[in-house]
Amino acid sequence: MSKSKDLSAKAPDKLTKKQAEAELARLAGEIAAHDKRYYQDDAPAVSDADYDALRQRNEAIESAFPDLVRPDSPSGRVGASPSEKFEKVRHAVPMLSLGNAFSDEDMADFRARVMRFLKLTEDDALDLTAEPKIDGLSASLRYEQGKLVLAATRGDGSEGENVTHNIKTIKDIPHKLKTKSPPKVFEVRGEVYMHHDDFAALNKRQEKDGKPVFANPRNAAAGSLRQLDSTVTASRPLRFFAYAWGEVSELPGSTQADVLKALKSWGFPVNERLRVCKNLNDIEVIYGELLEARADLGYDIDGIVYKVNRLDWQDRLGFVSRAPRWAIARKFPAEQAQTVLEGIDIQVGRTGALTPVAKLKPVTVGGVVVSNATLHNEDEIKRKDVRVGDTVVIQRAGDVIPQVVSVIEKKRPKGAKPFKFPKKCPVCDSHAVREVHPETGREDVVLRCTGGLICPAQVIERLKHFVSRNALDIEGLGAKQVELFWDKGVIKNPVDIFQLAGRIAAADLPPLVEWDGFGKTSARNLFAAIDERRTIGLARLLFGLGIRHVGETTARLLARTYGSWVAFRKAMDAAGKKGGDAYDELVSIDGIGPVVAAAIAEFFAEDHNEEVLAGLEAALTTIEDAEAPATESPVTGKTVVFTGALENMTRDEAKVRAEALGAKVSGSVSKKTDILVAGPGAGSKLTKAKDLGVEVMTEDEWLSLIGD
DNA sequence: AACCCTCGAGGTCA
DNA sequence: CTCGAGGGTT
Repeated sequence: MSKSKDLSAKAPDKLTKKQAEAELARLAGEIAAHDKRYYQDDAPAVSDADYDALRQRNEAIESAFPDLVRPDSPSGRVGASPSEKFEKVRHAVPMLSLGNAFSDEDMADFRARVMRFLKLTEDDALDLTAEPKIDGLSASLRYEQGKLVLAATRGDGSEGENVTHNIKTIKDIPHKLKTKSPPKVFEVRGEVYMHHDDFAALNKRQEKDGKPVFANPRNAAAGSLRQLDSTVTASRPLRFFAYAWGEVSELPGSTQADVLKALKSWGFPVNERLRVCKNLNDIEVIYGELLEARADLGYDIDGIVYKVNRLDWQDRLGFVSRAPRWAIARKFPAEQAQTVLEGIDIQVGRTGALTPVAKLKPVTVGGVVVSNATLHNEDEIKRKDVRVGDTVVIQRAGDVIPQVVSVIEKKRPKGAKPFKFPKKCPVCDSHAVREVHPETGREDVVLRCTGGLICPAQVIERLKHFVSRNALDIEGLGAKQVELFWDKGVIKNPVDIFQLAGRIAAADLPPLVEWDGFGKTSARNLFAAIDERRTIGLARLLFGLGIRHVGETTARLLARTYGSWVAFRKAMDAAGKKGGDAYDELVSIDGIGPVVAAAIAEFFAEDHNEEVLAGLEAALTTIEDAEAPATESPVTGKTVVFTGALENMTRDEAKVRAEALGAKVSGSVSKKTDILVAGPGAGSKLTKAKDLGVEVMTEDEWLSLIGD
């Protein structure tokens, strides 16, 4: 080692040929080892910068001694397997999440809700299937003509990652459906998980090999499935349970239970504890049974999933935002633990919100070590009377997020004083206030730093938000880099990001390579990523600005309403010139109320925001117009009112269907109404519609219009 | 009152 | 990625 150390200090062109040869051999070995640690063992041993330095040195020596380039030279592998990532796959049918129930009462509510929606009575048999909710990761497997052609992770529900190669290594999953007449298309959905015994054995092996052990089976399964090298996945003992489906050309049955039975016959493992519940009593009994059996199952479950068994009813029930109305997950009570609260930190968020975080003596709960937990706000601390030094009960809500449940007062040390929530921002020392709601006059629960632009914490958080994934999504510019650039005083607002490359080129700033954590490649990639975002979608930009109360959805709503950046700016400006602000215009948008409208109007009335916007307009090449709504139908954009009795569907169903087609459903007839769908017994609304000359149609006419 | 949305937190792996 | 609190909208 000492010999190579000498060499590594020597400039490439000062090396003798023999030394260069030795040095190249050493670098090849070392870089390959780092590659393996990083890509296969998920345990990088060096920083990216050090790694880059190794590669750079290798390249420098190679260029000085071109005839010595090794056949296994690391430079030949640049960008090959290491930088490859999983390809994104859009799910034909989104993979949704489930609503949660925590008690028998919640389950009764769920069942009642379903009955109300379907207009059922106790005489109608409402069967629910019940099965354990496996704690793993969901995947969607697409079979065409009975052959497995694509497998994807859930991702965000609409877009996942292509993990076909890895999925194919799982023995539970058939590559071909065991049936003579396979459907044209069938997407099987289920859970990839790891059995307790396999998990223990895997960790033993990891330990023996000197590799890090996994915290729990779920993480082990997730890590295994996301391996870039599928031979590694193959060596991991993954298993699978099928429980649902996505896009299908035909269904082998008319109930949930039937289809699962068919899946079993096709060669998939289906959980053996699947039951059908006829009534509330069955629902509660199976819960008790499963809770008792939980420890002996051999795999982790975090609850029970109940689904309406009849598929025609599932169709009628449809969805609320991202969850089906026909299914619910009954969660098991969370595991709890006790520990000592050693301190309370105050964090400052992008909107200035001061959030207290409990610093805990590390303790294991539900398989992971917890050392922090959010305390949400001042009131929460008061309500629970949490004091520094207290012994507290903590649990992982939904088995994920650590939270402080309660304080054990008996164990309180003498002299522990109630926590005094700071009245000033811990970062910039500005006053912290509770905002007052303009109409109700109620005070907000969160204290906010009033520092705004002078508060470094807020500015940095806003920058992080600007570059984050759902906003500008600048790759290579994450939280760490934002902080670095801020520390160096180089990036103070979004515009600075786009001027970075230009200023370095103009020698106004030192080249990135001279900075900590940047190598040649990472610098080049960063500039490329920034340039890529000089063309940006309107909704992303609006979201990225970080206007209070304007999240992804509202940003998209604004983008869709105005269509283009120019139109949007004009609306904000024109309204401003009249002496008022854009408020009136904004509140008239459906979905934007007084608070949100005020926040947006204020943002655009602010001079320093105007400055940044002008800078962005100059720096960006194109702000893309909002895309047209996804669905195009005869009723897109029309305002529809339903009145009287509907025969083929409930009012809620009708509303859901119409909205899915891009129509707006309203409760009362006005001159804005385009269509009134009138059933038997329609009264004043029908009269009013006729008066106003609104088009009136029957339920049947409506159904044929929307092509049902 | 139901539902939707923002906002912030923590953990793990790449 | 997931969750929960709490505010906003209808």
